[in-house]
Amino acid sequence: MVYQEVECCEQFTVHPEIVEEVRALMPQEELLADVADLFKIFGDSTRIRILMVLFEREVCVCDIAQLLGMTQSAISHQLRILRDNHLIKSRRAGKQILYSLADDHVKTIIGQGLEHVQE
Amino acid sequence: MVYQEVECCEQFTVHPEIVEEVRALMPQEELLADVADLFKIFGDSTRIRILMVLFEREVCVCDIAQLLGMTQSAISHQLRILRDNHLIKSRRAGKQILYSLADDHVKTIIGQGLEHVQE
DNA sequence: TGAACACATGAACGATTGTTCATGTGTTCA
DNA sequence: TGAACACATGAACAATCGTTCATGTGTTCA
Repeated sequence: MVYQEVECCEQFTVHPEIVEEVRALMPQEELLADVADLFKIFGDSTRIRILMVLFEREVCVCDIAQLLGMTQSAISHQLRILRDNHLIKSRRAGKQILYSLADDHVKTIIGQGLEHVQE
Repeated sequence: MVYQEVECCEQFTVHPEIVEEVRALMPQEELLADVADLFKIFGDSTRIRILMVLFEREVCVCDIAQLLGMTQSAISHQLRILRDNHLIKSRRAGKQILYSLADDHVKTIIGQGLEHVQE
């Protein structure tokens, strides 16, 4: 494999064998970018709070806004992001649209985060 | 518990009993903010890539820069963030400083993220 | 001791992000 | 059918974030 032409430290002092060894074990760049993008979604307290609400039950946009003390517009924008990334799903019920978690993976990931924080 | 004075939808059309029910079940605001902050750290591809390197072995700053094709300064700044949040630790070895993962919790969280993305 | 090296850090700049404001879409019901 | 309601969305603005550049700190070794 070819070394990238980057000036960081002097080429002769870095550890080429270690670099090569780790490079062979690393996952694809694109996969790691996807993981980062996933975590980026969870990296906002508004979105986390929305997900925690949906963790408890299926609710309408209005109720989320009421629960979080935020405007309906702000909530809608965030719901769109969560929906585009397949973390939540929605269904219409009359004039209202009810949101819920897409699958249990979301619960697992947030659960891990909560566990790490609570020590 | 007192309702927050927020105009979102008309007060009489929202579901007060649902709001109250969910509110009682929700974790503390501060805890959720901490979780969001944790995920925010993982929400950057440079940091994820650094963590994946450290996932494989303990390495010096230079080698990380070489592996990621980035400047030493950029890596150092990110290492500081990871270190401040107790996700990695460091030890000096002569002129070099070797970094490694702080604990296995980090592996678990990234593992969950990878699993979710790879479907 | 001082030159060379590995790494850290502060300031600055461009890019991204979350909220607000105004307005648009789709549904209900009198 | 049209008014009222629930929700979505585009533009804009402030705030946050990641990288670069320049420079500072700490260690080694001749």
